[in-house]
Amino acid sequence: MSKTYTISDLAQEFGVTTRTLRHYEDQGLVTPARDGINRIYSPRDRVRLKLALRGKRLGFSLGEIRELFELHDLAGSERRQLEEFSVKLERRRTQLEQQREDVEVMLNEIRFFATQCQRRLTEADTPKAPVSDSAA
Amino acid sequence: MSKTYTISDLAQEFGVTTRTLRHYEDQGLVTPARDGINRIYSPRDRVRLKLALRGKRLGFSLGEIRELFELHDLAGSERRQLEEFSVKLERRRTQLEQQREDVEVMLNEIRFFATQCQRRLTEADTPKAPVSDSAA
DNA sequence: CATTGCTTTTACGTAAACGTCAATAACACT
DNA sequence: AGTGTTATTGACGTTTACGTAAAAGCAATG
Repeated sequence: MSKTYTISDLAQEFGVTTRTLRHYEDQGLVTPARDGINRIYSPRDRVRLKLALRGKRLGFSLGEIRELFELHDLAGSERRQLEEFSVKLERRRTQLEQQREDVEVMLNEIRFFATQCQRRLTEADTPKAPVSDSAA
Repeated sequence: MSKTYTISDLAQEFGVTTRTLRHYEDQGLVTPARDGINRIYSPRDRVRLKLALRGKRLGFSLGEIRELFELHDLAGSERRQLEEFSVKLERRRTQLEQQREDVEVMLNEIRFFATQCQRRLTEADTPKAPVSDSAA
């Protein structure tokens, strides 16, 4: 009843190849239904794909992403799992906060570089000003 | 005159293996001097390593990191290179801003999960409340 | 009805980033 | 002189995340 998608629909929408989608299925990230032999993706699959791609941008492995999904679907699990996962989450949070800082620093660096480049490109002369080393 | 480091000094400090450091040397990220056959790392190498690891955390490949270093050391290059690089920087900036948003979203997700986990662990009963699907 | 287009599975290939020996060499003791 | 630690250079292995090519099945379309 709700909308469905073909493999190339989603591939195109998210800028990945169909191979990638099949690979993600192999890895258990999406579980499209079948129309005979053809894959049919649900809105849920679409959401998962979106989440998976975000995970990837953040450096999660496909395995880790699958773990997250599994734990998201967990609903009736046991204490042990939750405890383990709680620890994993904490580690990830620390990493993400580090990453947030990294991003800020890098954005500043890039802004600096960009203006440097721009200056050099506009005032196409006064050629001898070396670039400083921004260490720390 | 300024401080130097052995390969395992830096490996330990940054939590990587010596193999990694040699690999980074192969990839042109660091260029330690030699005492006979042994590697001697300068503060400059140390800084580079630090920057390289930050780059890695942000998803840069070793090749891209090397490019950044080369362009950092550039000082007397030609217009073409600068223009090309300017474009690359723009792309990266866009990616990083995306990444910043990703991090924020994911941190919120994690905070949500964490409190969920905590609730379950403290009030070890009232077992039947499924987890909602936070899509978008 | 043959071609074009999209799909499927199977399977080998590959690039990146190291891991993991192995064999060897240089010191540091004791 | 022997033992241990840390270093070196190969060189092959491994994991992840797909790429790519082959062979084949439906479906619409000229």
